[in-house]
Amino acid sequence: MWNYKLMNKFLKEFKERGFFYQCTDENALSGLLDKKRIRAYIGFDCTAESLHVGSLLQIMCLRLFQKHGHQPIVLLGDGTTRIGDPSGKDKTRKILSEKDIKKNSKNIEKILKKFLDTKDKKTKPIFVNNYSWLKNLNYISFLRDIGKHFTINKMLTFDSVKTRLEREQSLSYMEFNYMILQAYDFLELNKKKECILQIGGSDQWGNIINGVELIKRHSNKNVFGLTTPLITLASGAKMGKTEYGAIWLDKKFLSSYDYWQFWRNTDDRDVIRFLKFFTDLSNNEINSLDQNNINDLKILLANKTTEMLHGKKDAQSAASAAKEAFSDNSSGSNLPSIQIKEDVINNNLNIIDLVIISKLENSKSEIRRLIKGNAIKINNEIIKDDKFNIQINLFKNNFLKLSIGKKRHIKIDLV
RNA sequence: GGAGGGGUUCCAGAGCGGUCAAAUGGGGCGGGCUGUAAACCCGUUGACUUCGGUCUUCGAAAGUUCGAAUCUUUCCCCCUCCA
Repeated sequence: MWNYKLMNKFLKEFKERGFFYQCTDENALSGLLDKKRIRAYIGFDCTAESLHVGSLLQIMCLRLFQKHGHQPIVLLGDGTTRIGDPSGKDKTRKILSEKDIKKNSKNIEKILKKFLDTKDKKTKPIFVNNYSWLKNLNYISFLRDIGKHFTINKMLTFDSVKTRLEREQSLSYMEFNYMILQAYDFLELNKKKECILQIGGSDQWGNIINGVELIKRHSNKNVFGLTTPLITLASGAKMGKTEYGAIWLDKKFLSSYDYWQFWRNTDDRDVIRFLKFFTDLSNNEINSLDQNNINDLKILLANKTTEMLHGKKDAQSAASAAKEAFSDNSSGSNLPSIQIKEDVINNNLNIIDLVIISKLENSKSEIRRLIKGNAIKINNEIIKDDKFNIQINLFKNNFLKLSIGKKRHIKIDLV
């Protein structure tokens, strides 16, 4: 048993905020964290050009780790992305081209830099790319040096492998090797960067343990693994994906307004948990918040998360745009906007075309359906006729507000 | 290598010569209630439309038929059992 009061401050906060799921040896890790500055790493897949909210918990781990004076290592999995992690997947996924992977990892690095402090020399994040050591591996010497530490017997017991085999889904030899490569990453980081801790989602536990054991056998050193729970929403859905697609952490794919909206729409039951996960507010501050005004807390959550990623200015304008958009009679002057040329209007533009131009919808049939369902509004007036013609005089102060349903609004500027 | 079973719309899963743009459930979207929440109720869910219809879809291609998701042939892929 161990004494909570004596626990290392990082670990303590890690637990208080709900990040903790499993650790290979809490006591030893706690002691070590107290004694000196250590380095921990989290690996990120480069399967997409941007990370989405599903990775945010991991990022926040590194942020917290850094806040407590330690130095995070971000491992970009260029090399392993070429293989594909079979964990939690039924099927082999598409293998990306090298060019795409490179582009992805570059962009992912950029995103991570928004969350981590790059100024402090002692704790600034170290970015490494496992392709740099994986690309030159010599098969024979790798097998002799590393492969000998793995038994097939054991590998077959790991969930990622087991479930595939049980379901009789094929698992290629290539994918089967993923866990060895991830373990090897840890070994390399331990050798090159003195990294002694790997953090990851609970689905990574098996892979992490492999690394810990490999280092023990290979270098006779004790290193640690620490996992976070897989967060699901109160509704049971996985975090990160919504009706509109993934919640990307990149403006190119998701505007700061939509990002803000994502948080604003958090389920009541998730709000406090998310404040602890995804904001810098202290645990005490969060616990003393007035939960009767749950909507205010959602706004707080949206403000803080958006600010962290996109900056204060974006957060503020998203907040004021939202405020306007959802008050019944607002003009919508703060909404995200697109531009339209005056002569397009003069050319007999109807409501369906306008919606298409706005990119709020791209199917004319769908737009007709929406009109039938009283879902489309211009300047807060329901449009009932799908042949409704857009007149110049709808543009007050040179813009109009177009709405679909209660949540989708856009400002259309006349130029 | 042998014997069977199967590939259907976002997902699961019915259909097995016309009444099929395809049951049902889930998800999504919209409306109602509300708090931009949850739960619940209703509608909707291939595209285009002059709202009469038109066009494209049931693994791929070819064929039979007045007519095919449904039958035949070939091909591709997945699964089960035997070797």
